[in-house]
Amino acid sequence: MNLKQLSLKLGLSQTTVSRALNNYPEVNEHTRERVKLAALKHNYRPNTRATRLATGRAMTIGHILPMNSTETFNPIFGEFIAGAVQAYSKRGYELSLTLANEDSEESIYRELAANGTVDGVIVHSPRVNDMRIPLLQELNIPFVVHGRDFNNLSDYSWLDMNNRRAFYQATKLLIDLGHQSICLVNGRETLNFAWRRRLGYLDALGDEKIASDTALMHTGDLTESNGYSAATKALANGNPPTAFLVASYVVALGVRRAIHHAGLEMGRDISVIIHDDELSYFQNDGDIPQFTATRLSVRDGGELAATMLLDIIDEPSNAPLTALMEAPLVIGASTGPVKSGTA
Amino acid sequence: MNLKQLSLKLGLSQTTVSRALNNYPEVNEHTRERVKLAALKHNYRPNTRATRLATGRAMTIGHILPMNSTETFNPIFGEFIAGAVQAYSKRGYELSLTLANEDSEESIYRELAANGTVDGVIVHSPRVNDMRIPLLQELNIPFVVHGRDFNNLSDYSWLDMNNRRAFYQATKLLIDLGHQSICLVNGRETLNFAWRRRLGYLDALGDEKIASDTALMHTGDLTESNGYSAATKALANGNPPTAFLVASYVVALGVRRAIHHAGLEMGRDISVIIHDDELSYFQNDGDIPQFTATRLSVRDGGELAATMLLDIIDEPSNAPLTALMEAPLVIGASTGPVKSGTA
DNA sequence: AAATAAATTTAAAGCGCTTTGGATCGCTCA
DNA sequence: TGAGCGATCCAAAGCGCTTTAAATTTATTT
Repeated sequence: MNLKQLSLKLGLSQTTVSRALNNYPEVNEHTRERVKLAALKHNYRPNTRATRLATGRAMTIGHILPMNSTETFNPIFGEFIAGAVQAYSKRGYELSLTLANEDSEESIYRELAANGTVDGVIVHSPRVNDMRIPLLQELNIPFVVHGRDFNNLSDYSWLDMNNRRAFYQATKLLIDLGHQSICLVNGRETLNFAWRRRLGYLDALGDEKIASDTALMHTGDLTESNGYSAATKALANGNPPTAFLVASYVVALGVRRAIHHAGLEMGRDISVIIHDDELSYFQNDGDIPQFTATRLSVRDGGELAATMLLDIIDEPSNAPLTALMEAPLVIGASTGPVKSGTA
Repeated sequence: MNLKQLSLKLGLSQTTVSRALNNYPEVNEHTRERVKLAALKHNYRPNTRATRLATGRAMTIGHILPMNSTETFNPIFGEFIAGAVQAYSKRGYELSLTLANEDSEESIYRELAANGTVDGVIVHSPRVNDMRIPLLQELNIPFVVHGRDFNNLSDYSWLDMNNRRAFYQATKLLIDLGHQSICLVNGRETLNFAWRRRLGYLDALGDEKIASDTALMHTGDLTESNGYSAATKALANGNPPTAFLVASYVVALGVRRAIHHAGLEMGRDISVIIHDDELSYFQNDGDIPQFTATRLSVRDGGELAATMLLDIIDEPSNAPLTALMEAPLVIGASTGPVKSGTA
């Protein structure tokens, strides 16, 4: 059943039927009801492809996940997307997913711009000096960055957490607990979020006049095995750290494994603070969370970023839109005073 | 630049230009080259929305993730999708992602069928007596199930692993190592895969005349905390199990946590076998994998299932297509003979 | 009751492609 | 020399909607 058939059946023009269904004001309320009833009865659904051509809108948002050789599908992407898709479906949009390695990236965006498959995109994992931001500006595609590029001073829309402050506060807590040798197990610092986190860490050390030590700063993909090898290496040192500050839950699992391997007990012999994105299958809550953590739901972040993007698409003058979220520090079982013997 | 403008610039008809670009035979090779060059030069990209309306194909595959109240975004979905999207992009398709709770599910599929936004769908996590399979058959939408519904005897396309055999073999190994009390930490048994895994487990126990014990069979969502609480409960028993058979890496992390909590050492005091989907951020390989595991890449599964679906869409007479994959049992550090003191 | 304004409906023109059904043109062959 | 035939190319219809511009009907005003 298409519009033509439906309007024929109703003895009305396609115009009126279309308007009735789309709630245009210039149609008699009585007629509108009649049309809506008939549409329901005959299970009429406007053909999406036709609507999209006629309106010139794709009703689709693109998520292009950057895939380098090492990393494939980060669980954080998954959770962010799950949040975003919720916002989209509420407003009749779809989510189109693409993977891109750095080589293909530019051409993918140019293609998107030219063929009009999406009305906007989310930029994931902005790198330092990320070319995607100027590119999207040039192509004039609405976009929201999940994170920021601090080297880009232009106006663009983003949603980010205050990475620097979160890691500042976490480091501060560890220092307050007496820790002087704190190992940072960070993400790749070509990514802005990781770079900012290190700044926060260094800020806190600086405030307390603790010298930083490059041997205590690890960087790598957000995998369990990276956490394991970084922590193993750190603990093998003659003068091992008494605390770890870890980029994510997944990485912390590897750190914890290394700690156990070394015969140590987390929270007693050694302290750990993580950043917790609140992945749904890794709940770090309850009476006493396993991990002391700076905590912020990346799922909520996805939903909000998506909403921002749709708001921009609906009303371009809304841009740029920005949102900075704070990640509160929540005390769990993984931290304690240095060298203490408390259970 | 659209087709009309390009053809005007070339002094050719839209027909010829379209045919030249789409490699139709009835166009002179010389003309074709001229057209392709001009298209390149003017950066012409056919408007996707128009192409889709004209051809009647959406060039999009739908993935509708079932979301119940407890579970949100399973990491296995993410990895499967990452595999699938690779197959799609190779063949010019897009992936459209939707979430659906069980209530909205039917209407979502009916909507998809009527408005033609997708050319086919992947069915994730088939339940026992899953209504989606007959529904999609009725709606005549091409689909491939990731898994099977053993209660559905009709012909449909699926890609599955041999869950029963994998868990049979894993259980068998544990029994051979002397374990008699093996705790199964399973997924929800309303899902076929979990149900089949229990059958495999029971088969092996039965073969060895070991009585099964419902107290040793846990079931729940694939989360870390479920693994933790199931294992904690099992270990608190007066006569605790000497081995665990665990549905996934994520769940096993919780099991491992509980084991450590109980002051035990995995692989020495207690054995663990997992099913390993080879999530990219949880590598369970190396010289000696952490976990003994039945192993199968869900990412590869996604790529294959997607390819199967596209093959069906291209040539409907190909259906039904099926693929059964075996998950080899790979020995890691988490298993050992029962009650032994070997390091 | 005529004139004017407001409410409602419609015909037809797109949106930018693909594809059907002819044209056109040079060549071959009887 | 002219019918017949590939090889090329093109005009126009169509995909199923939205939207513009105009027509028609109904209500309001004087």
